[in-house]
Amino acid sequence: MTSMSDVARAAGVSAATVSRALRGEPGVSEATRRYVTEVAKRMRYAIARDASSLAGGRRYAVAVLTADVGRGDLLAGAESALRQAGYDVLLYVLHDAEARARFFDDVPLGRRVDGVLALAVRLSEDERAALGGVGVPVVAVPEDDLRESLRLAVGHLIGLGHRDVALVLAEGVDESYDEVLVAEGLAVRPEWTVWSSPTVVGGEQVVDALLDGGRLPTAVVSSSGEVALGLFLRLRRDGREVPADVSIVSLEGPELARAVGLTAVEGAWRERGEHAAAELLGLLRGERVESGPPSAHLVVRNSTGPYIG
Amino acid sequence: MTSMSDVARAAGVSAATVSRALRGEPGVSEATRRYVTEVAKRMRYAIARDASSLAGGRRYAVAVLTADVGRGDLLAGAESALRQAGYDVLLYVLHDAEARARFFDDVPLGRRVDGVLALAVRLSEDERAALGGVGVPVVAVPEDDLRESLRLAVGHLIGLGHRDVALVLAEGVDESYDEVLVAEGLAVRPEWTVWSSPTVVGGEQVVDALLDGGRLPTAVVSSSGEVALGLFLRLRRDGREVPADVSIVSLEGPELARAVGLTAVEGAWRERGEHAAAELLGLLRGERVESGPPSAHLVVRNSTGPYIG
DNA sequence: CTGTTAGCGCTTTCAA
DNA sequence: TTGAAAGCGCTAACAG
Repeated sequence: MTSMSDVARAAGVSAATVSRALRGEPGVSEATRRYVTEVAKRMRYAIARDASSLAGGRRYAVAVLTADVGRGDLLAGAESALRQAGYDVLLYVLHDAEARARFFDDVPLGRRVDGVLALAVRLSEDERAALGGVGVPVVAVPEDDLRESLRLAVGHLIGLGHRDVALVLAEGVDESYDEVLVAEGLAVRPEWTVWSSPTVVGGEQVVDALLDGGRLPTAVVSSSGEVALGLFLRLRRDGREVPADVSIVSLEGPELARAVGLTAVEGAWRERGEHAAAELLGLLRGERVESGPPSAHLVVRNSTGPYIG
Repeated sequence: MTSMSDVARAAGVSAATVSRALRGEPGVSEATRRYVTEVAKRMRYAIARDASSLAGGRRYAVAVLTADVGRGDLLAGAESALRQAGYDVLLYVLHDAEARARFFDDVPLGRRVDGVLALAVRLSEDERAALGGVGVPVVAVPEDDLRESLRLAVGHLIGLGHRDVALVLAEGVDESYDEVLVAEGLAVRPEWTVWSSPTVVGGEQVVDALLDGGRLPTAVVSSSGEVALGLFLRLRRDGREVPADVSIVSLEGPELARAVGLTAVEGAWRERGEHAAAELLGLLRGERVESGPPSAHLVVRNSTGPYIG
């Protein structure tokens, strides 16, 4: 393995000069820099990061924590931005309670990374503290804001003239979001706020319940993509047209929505990943990123249409 | 930051002893090991990996290459296995041609990792060579074997009594797979081997074409999950029952298939990730892993049923 | 079983 | 603008 002093010898300079030249540090003549760079390349020299980190104190590595590799775009966006800035990405998948416990038991990040990016992980107080104790900057991508997504969806529907909007929440969503409907100027009907298991079957059952309940809403917003699909299938099976009879908006499951052609709120996940990375990189250089994170947006497809009196 | 010699001083031993004790190296009395470990823990000592790698020559890190973070289970499986073995995971996402070119231009792995895992990346000859040039073991997870999946699907259908099986291949699949049908004892009809864009709409159009073509097959195998969904939707819309009139098997898109309840071939991706990691770890310790990689399996749901004469 | 002594390959003063 | 020298915090021989 050729080392920096090998390159130095070959170029007829000192190791210090090679170091400075290769890193773009000032204090090297352009001629020397060019020459050294060329020699290094010719010798296929690859720097030993360990030695570099040890001597320099900077590790040029960031730990990326994620509970859910399924959220691929987020991860890819962050990776891309970090890589471009010259940082290595250490991946930690915290997919279940056990992995999580193991990780936070002795946070193994000390002296290993310059910063931490927490993607799609809801951190407890203790965990947050543990990360803080590592002594490097931490940036977390906030959870998706259901309220914000709902606002987008409802705004769209109102624009299409809908007034009778049902809201299907996945089981586990513990709050009610009626206030959003109210804020947007809709009347709230208790029987049109329903909870469902986050599955296609769940969605189908919701339609059954809605049909039993008398008047059908003219639009339904679902917090789960699978439920939205269930709604869609069951409605069609029942002879209803989507969107002519009922419009559907999904707040999750972009792939499913895209595949089936459902209007959906999508999270700009790749961009959020990039933004979070930029924020962390800013912290590492002592700067601050001014822009806010990118927000979710509505993708209009074929499952929403104007209200037909 | 407390260093190893700090721990050594606090424990009243030499740094070498601390090093040995903490790594579980032989040559330390159990009493000493226990004591040192405890002191280290109390001082919240975290080893400086850089220094350790530099001195020891081993990096305890593996580069994981992937073209597609979407294949999350594969990645999660590999990460979990590597992490458990004490290795760090350096993630490289090669999602587009540009990222790929940048990566392979000067493979940045030299002296950074002990091994490379290529997941869901089809490597060209040049790329393979470039990786080989890094001088560390490389393990690649082979592409999914469409032929093998098809065999599973067709076997299942034949077991159910089907003889008239159509095959829908995604555009881009350049080979024909009629031989598999033949090998399983089915007659091949040219009009029942069709290509389709890998979308729901594509699947719907396939059904239209099939309906135009006269007799409908009693079962359809689709190489794409979205196409399978399109088939399903269009058939039902047309008044056909699935599986009573037509059975459907999907060879891809596990989430979609699970959501809709389609019988599908699934890839055991998490297990493949774990297996690949185990293989690499074996190489790193000079051992060989004897077992073959886990293979795809059939998940029977509600879209396949017996042939009804 | 334990300690001492050299480095590992860089970066960073400090001089020249 | 360049070089010499002194570590960074560990591990690995080699002694004891």
